[in-house]
Amino acid sequence: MYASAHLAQVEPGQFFFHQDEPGETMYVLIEGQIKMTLLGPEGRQVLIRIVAPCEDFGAVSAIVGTPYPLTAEAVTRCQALAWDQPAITSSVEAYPTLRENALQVAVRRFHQLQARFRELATESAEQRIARTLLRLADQAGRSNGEGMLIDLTLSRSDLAEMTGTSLYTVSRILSQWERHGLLKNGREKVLIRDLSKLTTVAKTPDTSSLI
Amino acid sequence: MYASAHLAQVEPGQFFFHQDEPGETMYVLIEGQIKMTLLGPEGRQVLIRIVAPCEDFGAVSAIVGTPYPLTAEAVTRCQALAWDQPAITSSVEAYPTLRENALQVAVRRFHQLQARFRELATESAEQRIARTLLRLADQAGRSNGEGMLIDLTLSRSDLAEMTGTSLYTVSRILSQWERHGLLKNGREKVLIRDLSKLTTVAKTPDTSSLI
DNA sequence: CGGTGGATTGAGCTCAATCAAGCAGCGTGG
DNA sequence: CCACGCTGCTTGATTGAGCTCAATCCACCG
Repeated sequence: MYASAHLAQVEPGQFFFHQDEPGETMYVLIEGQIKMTLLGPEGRQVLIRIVAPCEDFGAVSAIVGTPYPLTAEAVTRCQALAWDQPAITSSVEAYPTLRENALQVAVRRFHQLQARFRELATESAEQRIARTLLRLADQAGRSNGEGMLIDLTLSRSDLAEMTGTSLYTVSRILSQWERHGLLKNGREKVLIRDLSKLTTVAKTPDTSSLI
Repeated sequence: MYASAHLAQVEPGQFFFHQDEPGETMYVLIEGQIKMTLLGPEGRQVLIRIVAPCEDFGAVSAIVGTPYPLTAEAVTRCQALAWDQPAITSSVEAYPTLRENALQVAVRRFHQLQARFRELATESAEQRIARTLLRLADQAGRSNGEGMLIDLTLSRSDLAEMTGTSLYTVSRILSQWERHGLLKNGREKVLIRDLSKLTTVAKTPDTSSLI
């Protein structure tokens, strides 16, 4: 199976694929970072997912044979293993559990998206940002002496596009949290210092009470 | 296959299943109407989908064998065909295309949800309500002399829960549209009179220009 | 050292939530 | 058949969260 893969290399700002293109290839990221975004006609884009090394992307579309629903843009220089359609079908035939797996993954993503939908519809910007940080920490957190560093290139506007807010709102809220010692900000970096307090914020409708 | 189904009957306000329960049964609605909602801890609920007769629900969960992600509540008195786990597995083994079908359906729903997520994150309340009405018209529209009637029990607060707004906002916007002849409102009813204008509203960021 | 792109912060404004009242259609029971 | 009550709908007034614009600031890189 590995023999049938080839290596895809993509420069920052370039794309693995665009939304609505036929889903012909599935990837596993080896190195770099990818943003998976959704563009609306006219509308601002939305950031659905950040892909870190060792994660797959484009897999569900390629296996099911539907167009890619999202655009995959390289944030940094990227290397990824790529399997094309024939390799996929033969692999899936050889190992039916692969399809089963893809299904499980798809279902999990679906539920996550529903959860985010609910958050967006019912919760405050503060809560959504907190939740997003926690999710990212879970995905790409790296503990060190200072706390839990989110090991991604993560700008304020990335966070804005993930939470359905503006870059300014994100900045304000992060600064406020830094002042209260919940975390430490850097250029395209966030270091969480008090995970439990952040969790509380994520669940608390009224923010002002716990300052 | 039909032999292995049984009939499920549910009274208004009662439930077919609750979210997070194991997905043991799949249904096809014969008569009535169902709301599929997502409840957050603490948060207000969100209406993800309305099920009309002849549509399936709970199918993906039951086939894949994961917990239901949503709660299915009967709006009116409902009758549905129900298949339990053993019947499903044997049917799927006999007709593998069934699984294929379920997958296609799931993928389509996934894309729809992503689209709605983007709308919620980037568009105005007005646009979202317009889009939702169009989607519902597509799902359950019935043309008559007056226009296109959405053939569902559809309260203002249902629309609010679908669009991530408040019942008041929905009421105001629908009234405004009625004043301009786009549609006609009724108690838990909406009749669309000018589909093309509504489509324009759905796509137009600045509403005021086309009054 | 200047330039470039990200981040911060203030001021003003707007959209939509909330609160509060009252209205209207519909079903029920006297 | 009417009165009542229930539930859904409307509408006004007010408020506030978060958007937008604009002006810096800061870190990193050539």
